[in-house]
Amino acid sequence: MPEMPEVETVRRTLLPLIKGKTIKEVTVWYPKIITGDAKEFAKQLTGKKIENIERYAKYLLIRLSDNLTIVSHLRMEGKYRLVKINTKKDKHDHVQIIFSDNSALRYNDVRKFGRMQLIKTGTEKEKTGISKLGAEPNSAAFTVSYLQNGLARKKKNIKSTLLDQSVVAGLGNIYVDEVLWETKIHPLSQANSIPAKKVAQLHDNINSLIELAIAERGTTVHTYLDANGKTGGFQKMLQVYGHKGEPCVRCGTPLEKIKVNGRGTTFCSKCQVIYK
DNA sequence: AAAACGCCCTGCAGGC
DNA sequence: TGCCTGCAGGGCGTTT
Repeated sequence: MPEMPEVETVRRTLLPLIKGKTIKEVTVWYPKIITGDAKEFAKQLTGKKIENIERYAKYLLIRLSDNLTIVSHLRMEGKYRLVKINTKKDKHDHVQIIFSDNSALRYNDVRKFGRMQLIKTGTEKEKTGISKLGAEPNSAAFTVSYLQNGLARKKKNIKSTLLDQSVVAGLGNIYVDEVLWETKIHPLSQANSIPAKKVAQLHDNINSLIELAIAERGTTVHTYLDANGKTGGFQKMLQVYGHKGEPCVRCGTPLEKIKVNGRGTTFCSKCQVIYK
C-alpha cells in the first residue's frame, strides 16, 4: 500500500520515463478512476506536455503545459508503468495516456480505489483532497510543537490520530505501527495524554523513519511496485507490521495484533506503554 | 465538532 | 475448475 515513501519512489522513477513527452491520446477504460467527467479529462489532456511531477504526502501532482495538473492518488494498489502503444491491456489497466512517441503510460489498480483529477495548476489546495492535509514529515512546518498541538486537540487513540492526514500527512498503516513500536507508545494511548518528551521522540522518529524508508525506495508487503516494476527494500526492516506472533526484537514478547478503528494494528504489549 | 462508521473493490487465505 | 466467509485498507461521505 503506497504511503509517502512509496509515492515518492513512484515520483522519482516515473518522472524520467515521461518528462517532456507530449500526450497524443487518452483512453479511460474505467471512468470511476477519474474524479469529474472522464471524457472531458481525456479531451483536455490531448496535446499537453508533461513538465514535471511533484508530490504532497501521498498525492502525485503531474504538472502539464497550459497550467494543468493531474492530481493522482494511488490509494491501495495503484501503479504506473510505461509500455509500448500496442501492449495488450491488463485486466486491471484502467487509464492509458498515449504519447506522441508511441509509448503509453498505463494506470493499473486491482482494487480500483485510486483516483485521478485534472485541475488548473495551483488550485490543488482548494479543489482536491490536498486541501485537508496537515504538515508532511521532514517539512519545515512539521515541528515538535506542531505535532504537540496536533495531538493536544485529539482525545482519540494515537494510532487513529497518526493515520489522520490532517494531523500528519503521508503516514499510513505500516509506518504508524512501526513508529509507535520504535517510540514505545501503545497504539491505544490517548493522543492528548502522551507526555511532551515522548511526543518529541515520536516527532523525531517519524522523520527518521520516513527518510530511511525513502532511501530504501519504500516497502513492498503486498503488491507495491515502483514505475520500473521494482519492489521496495524497506520490508526487510519492518519490526512489527506483518510480524504478528513473532517475538518482539527488544523484549521477546510475542507481538499482538488487534483492530483499532477498523485498522489492523500490530504491537508489543510489553514494551509499548499505554498513556491514558 | 469530533469521532466512528460504511462504502468502494478484488484477490486470497482459511474453514468445511 | 468447490463454495463461502472474512480480511486487507485510504479517503471520503454519512451518521452518531
